[in-house]
Amino acid sequence: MLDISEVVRRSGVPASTLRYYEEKGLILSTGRRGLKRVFAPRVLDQLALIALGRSAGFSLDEIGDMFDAGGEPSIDRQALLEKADELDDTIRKLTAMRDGLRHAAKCPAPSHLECGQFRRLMNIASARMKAEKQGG
Amino acid sequence: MLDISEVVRRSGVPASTLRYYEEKGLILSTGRRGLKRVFAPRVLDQLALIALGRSAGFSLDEIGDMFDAGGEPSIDRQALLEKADELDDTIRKLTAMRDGLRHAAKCPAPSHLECGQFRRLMNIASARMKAEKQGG
DNA sequence: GTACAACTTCAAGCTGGCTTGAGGTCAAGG
DNA sequence: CCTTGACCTCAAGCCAGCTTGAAGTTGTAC
Repeated sequence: MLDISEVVRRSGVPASTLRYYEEKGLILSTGRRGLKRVFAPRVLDQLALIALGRSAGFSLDEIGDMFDAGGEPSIDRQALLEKADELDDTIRKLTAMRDGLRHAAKCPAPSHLECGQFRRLMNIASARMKAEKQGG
Repeated sequence: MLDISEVVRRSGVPASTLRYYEEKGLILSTGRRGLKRVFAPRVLDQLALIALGRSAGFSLDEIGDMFDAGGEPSIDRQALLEKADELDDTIRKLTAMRDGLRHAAKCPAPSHLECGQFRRLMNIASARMKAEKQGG
């Protein structure tokens, strides 16, 4: 059994964040010693899973759904695939952006506005923004 | 010369956002007709560039630095390359994450916690979180 | 000349993911 | 027994990037 400072030390997650996660129902403390929270070692896995989810772009609410009532992970495989597809989209977008940036950096046009490739990127980006307004 | 509703129509950017951008110094209205803002057509290019910057992950402040005092783009090529490198990092991270998610979705282990690859991902993610606390 | 829609300003609110601060409690060590 | 400091709670604050609302002004059409 771990007290909060031990969890902080071993997970790197600040105490304030641990309390916040508990309040949100993402982690559970197994009880109290007096006022003080006591955690099962399992919480370290839960925190690692939360970190994983966060870096994959899941919101805390989505991550909350990845645990069952007992705090054990029960991850909807379909959701993983959907998130993977989302990531594919993002990756494509970022890759195009990166290539565009590299081009712009070495493009000889006097102003970027006169560079065809740069303008194409601009148009893509602003079209995407418009689309997001519409579609959600 | 365009009034604000025309800019909204042609850019897809809401009027509230246009006023916000102007307040932040990202765009300039060329004057007023009475109280009402009047924009030069140039603002449409500026907005497209802002959209581009936003989707490349630049903050509004960073984008502000991409315009000179006259509102013409003057983009630091070095900044573009640095952003491209940042994007490379992000892309690498997201790609690893996507592959991990796909694996997890079809992994036969009874719980994801028992899957070696899944645990590796978890560890990478939580190590990265710890590192971010330290290094910024 | 008057109605009205489209604009304006300014301050405050919202989302997500926390952090911070004031003030209170309590277990362990001396 | 008393101090100390690690913990607690709760409310408020912070960040970015806007949005919303109330209340005021104005160009334009009739």
